[in-house]
Amino acid sequence: MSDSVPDIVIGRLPLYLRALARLEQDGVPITSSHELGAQLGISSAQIRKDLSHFGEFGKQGTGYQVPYLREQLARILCVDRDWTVAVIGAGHLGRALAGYKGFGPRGFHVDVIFDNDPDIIGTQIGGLVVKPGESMVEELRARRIEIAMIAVPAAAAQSVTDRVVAGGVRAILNYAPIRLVVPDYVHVQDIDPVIHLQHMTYYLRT
Amino acid sequence: MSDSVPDIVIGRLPLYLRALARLEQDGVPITSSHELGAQLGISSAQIRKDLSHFGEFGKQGTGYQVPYLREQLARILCVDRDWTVAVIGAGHLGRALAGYKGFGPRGFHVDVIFDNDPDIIGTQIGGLVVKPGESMVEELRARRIEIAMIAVPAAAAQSVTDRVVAGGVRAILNYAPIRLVVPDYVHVQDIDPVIHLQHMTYYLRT
DNA sequence: GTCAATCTGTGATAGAATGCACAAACGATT
DNA sequence: AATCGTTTGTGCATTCTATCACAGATTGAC
Repeated sequence: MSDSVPDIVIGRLPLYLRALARLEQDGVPITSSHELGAQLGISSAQIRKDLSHFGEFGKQGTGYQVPYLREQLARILCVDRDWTVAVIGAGHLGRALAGYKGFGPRGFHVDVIFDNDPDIIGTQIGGLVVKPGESMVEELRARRIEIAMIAVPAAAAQSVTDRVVAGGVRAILNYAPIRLVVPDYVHVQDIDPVIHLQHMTYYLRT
Repeated sequence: MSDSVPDIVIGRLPLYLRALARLEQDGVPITSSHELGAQLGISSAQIRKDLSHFGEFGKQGTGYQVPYLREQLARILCVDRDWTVAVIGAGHLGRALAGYKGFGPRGFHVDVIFDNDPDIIGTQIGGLVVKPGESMVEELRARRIEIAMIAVPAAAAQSVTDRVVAGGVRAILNYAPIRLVVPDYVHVQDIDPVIHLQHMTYYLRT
């Protein structure tokens, strides 16, 4: 076990965690790799093999205790604690992110939001006062921000990224439609809905 | 060429298209698989092989004509035309999607938005009047909507999906944190920022 | 015209991910 | 205690993916 687990496996763990949280909420005490797989559209063998990278969590003949496996996955993914998040950019997207109710319950707390527009700086968004971009590095450090969500235009994204990294952030959720250049120790995940749309339109031919 | 191209290859084409659009805007007339790869963090060989599934678009010794390759990729992905989109759910997320300026220029036009809340129905969002959920199937058909973006709570997502499919939609961008069950001919792409965040937190273990 | 430098497209190869299938283990039932 | 149905964890085979490396084509310099 635990000998540099493939990134593609890590990417599936949050899906397992989400399904388990759902089962737990529904009061299901025990599940199986088959049930999980059916719910996620993933083969049961794959789920068992993925989990085996980290240990043995089930019982033969029975399956998995839902709360126990959820706890273990949360521990593995390091989401058995809270994380501090900054939103960069207070346009439509930034405001939606700052106001999104789905982050808090899953342990991600938006503590601060930045923008460069003088008309927006100082206004309130979801209980947060918009801070000026110039104060970003100090603010990020002072508040011990660990994750940044970048919601600025493509043209500004790289320079904003450089400052976010200077502020000590090591994980970036990037909504800008460009590839960000970051040091090796910084992780980036990209979200661009248009990319997903174009992926689907390929199959809509005819 | 064209003998059932792997889906993973299709998924990269929008990235190539995005990079080419950027180069074209910057007035770069010619590029190479090396330059594209450097910009995207993908090996040049991979780009050449991906493109080779669809034909020969470059010239040896020279590279690729940016406008020509962009056109060809747009044609392959079927984004050399416009698409009609519906947003389902007029909460924070639905409103952000309906107001997002990044869809139109890339050929995706939000024509209608639905919600079930009587207080929201009839209000205006980004120039659109919110329609009631009951009228969904007829409205989707009447407007020939091709793509739906689902931005409703998890509990409502599956029943909404069933109606969207009944309305003739064959592609769904799903923001709800559950796996949607759809007929084979319907395509689904999921977006859940929390999944991406949890993917990164794994690596933030110190 | 010749040569060096460059770049594409692709066959071959190495590598990674997935699915299969079974031994071992467990609980329920008789 | 014996049996049956179920489920895990895993070695193995298969399939899928990515990379290597080179022939052939093109350009530009001299």
